[in-house]
Amino acid sequence: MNRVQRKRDERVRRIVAVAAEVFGERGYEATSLEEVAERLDVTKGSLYYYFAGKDELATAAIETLGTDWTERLEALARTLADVPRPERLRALLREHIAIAVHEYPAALRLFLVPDSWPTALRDRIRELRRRHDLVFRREITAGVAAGDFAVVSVDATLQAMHATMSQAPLWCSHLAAEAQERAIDDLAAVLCKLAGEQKGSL
Amino acid sequence: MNRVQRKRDERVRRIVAVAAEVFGERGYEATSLEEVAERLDVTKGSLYYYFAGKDELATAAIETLGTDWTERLEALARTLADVPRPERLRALLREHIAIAVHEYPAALRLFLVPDSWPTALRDRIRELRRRHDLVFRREITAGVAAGDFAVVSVDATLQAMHATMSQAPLWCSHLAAEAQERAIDDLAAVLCKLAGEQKGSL
DNA sequence: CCGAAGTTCGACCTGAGAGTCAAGACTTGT
DNA sequence: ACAAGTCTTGACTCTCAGGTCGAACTTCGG
Repeated sequence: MNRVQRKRDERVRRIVAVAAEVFGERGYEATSLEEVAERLDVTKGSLYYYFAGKDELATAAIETLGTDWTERLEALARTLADVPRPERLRALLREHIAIAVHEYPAALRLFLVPDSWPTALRDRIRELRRRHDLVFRREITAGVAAGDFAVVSVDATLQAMHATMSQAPLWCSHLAAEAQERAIDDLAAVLCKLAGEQKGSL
Repeated sequence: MNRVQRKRDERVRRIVAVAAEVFGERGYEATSLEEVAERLDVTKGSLYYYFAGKDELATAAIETLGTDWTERLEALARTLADVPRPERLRALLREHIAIAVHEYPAALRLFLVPDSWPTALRDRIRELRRRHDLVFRREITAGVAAGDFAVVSVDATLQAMHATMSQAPLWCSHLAAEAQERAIDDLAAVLCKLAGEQKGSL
């Protein structure tokens, strides 16, 4: 029975992964369960054995992708724990953008749910994002406290970083593999300036 | 007969404006012509008198909103022509974000079309965006040439600015009017650092 | 005031896709 | 091997929204 449970979990995981992919490519409305089923080599009917309906599947996709990504980011921050301050942020940004581009290219469209969606889901997404941003927020506030960074507004800085990173896959998708890596480096370097000390303008 | 033409143009303009609004709120797929018609106080049928179908209406909405916005931006750049260099970019960014937030809150969703859309439309959108970005590109390259700015990569800088500005309405929509204005100022100040001279990191 | 052109209406058709379900196929423990 | 539980299927219904169309209504030039 544990064996059974395992298999079921595995199955659910696969379904959710594929669903996240399709929802991200097509958007919620344009995604048909038929297509999700097709990519899984099953029929639409059996999806209903695991999920009550389209909404629940989409919710699960958002939830899973959101927490997985955040956990990876937190692990990454731990890995980079002993890199010195100015480089640390840069490395964190770079790796994060790379992950976004290579592994979660569908995230932007998946999380950009219409205003008409249930409030509960929208709140959940905001919560996921807050936790996600926390890694960078900590990094910046610590840097500011130590005098290594200087920002006009932590929130606005975070917002700019987040917006840029979430749109990176869109920008990079048309580039060849090499150019893509350079673009990722460039973006990280550029975003790093957001935290750096300002010089010149007001 | 000119009178007739005028009236027709006016009508088309209204339809497109409302359509852009709805498409931006709901996304392409979730938008029903019924709803567009309802907001215009007409019935679905009469929309077909002006547009061949949903696609054509969406295309017109994208086209109109894209060119209108770009023209406003270009006019704005002309207005700010004699502001000195470091402030000029900042003012341009600020005004542009303000316009985005207050007048084109639907732009992000409207322009973020799925991969499955016709290539012609996707190409057109990319072209609109290029022209749109040109204002900022000129500003930055001129500043770099004059030694006022220093950037790692013009493209990446532009991308970061564009991404942040296009997501600004989403971020600001939950804020009260005053907080919104402050957020816009903060974002402009933050983005301005992207062009400024770097200090410290590699 | 009339006829023609321009415009709107609303009933209708159609296809796509969400969701249901009874029957059968496969797995697993004994 | 067999029975109980687990999963998959494919045919079915139903709703919703895109699109069509002829009739009716409005506007305009003469």
